[in-house]
Amino acid sequence: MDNYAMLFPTQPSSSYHSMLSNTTTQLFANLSSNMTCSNNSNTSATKSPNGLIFESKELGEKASKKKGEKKVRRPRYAFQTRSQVDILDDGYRWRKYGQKAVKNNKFPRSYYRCTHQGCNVKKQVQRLSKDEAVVVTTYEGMHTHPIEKSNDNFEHILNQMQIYRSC
DNA sequence: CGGATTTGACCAGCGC
DNA sequence: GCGCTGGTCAAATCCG
Repeated sequence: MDNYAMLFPTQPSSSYHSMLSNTTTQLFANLSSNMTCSNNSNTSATKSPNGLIFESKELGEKASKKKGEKKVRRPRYAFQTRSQVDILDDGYRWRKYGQKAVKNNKFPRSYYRCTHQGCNVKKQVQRLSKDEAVVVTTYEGMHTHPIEKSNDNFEHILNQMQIYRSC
């Protein structure tokens, strides 16, 4: 884990879920390509007046790296969205490979991997026990292949979500 | 029948 | 070193 960004949407709209149902990952992929920031600060969190939180955390690189190429820093981007369902069909195909209960949340965290060969993008979905309407989706890596689904309403999501960047 | 999910085991990092 | 915790594996199972 190197650094990740937590992005909070603004007020959820009534049509928010339906729009999220198709094109969220495209948004994430786009963000990942845009947010190529690599500040080396340990932890920086900013709270905007309307309650949105952006957090960027640098957890440091593993000291013991094999042959020095395996532990490349892979940026992670975490989104916190309001959704009724954990699985947001975002246009990519994800294969679930694990589920684990984390300590502070009573809801388990699910681990997904992109099914496209050679595309090692991972994501984890976690629901907050404090506010079970909030789902945190953490993306790791970037897709090396085009999206599978059409995503014509991708712009709407961008308008719905407030995106905060650290640099 | 093929691909996705489930689920316990396994493992690695970290703090004590 | 040991145990806790989070991340991954993989065999069994499910489902279209």
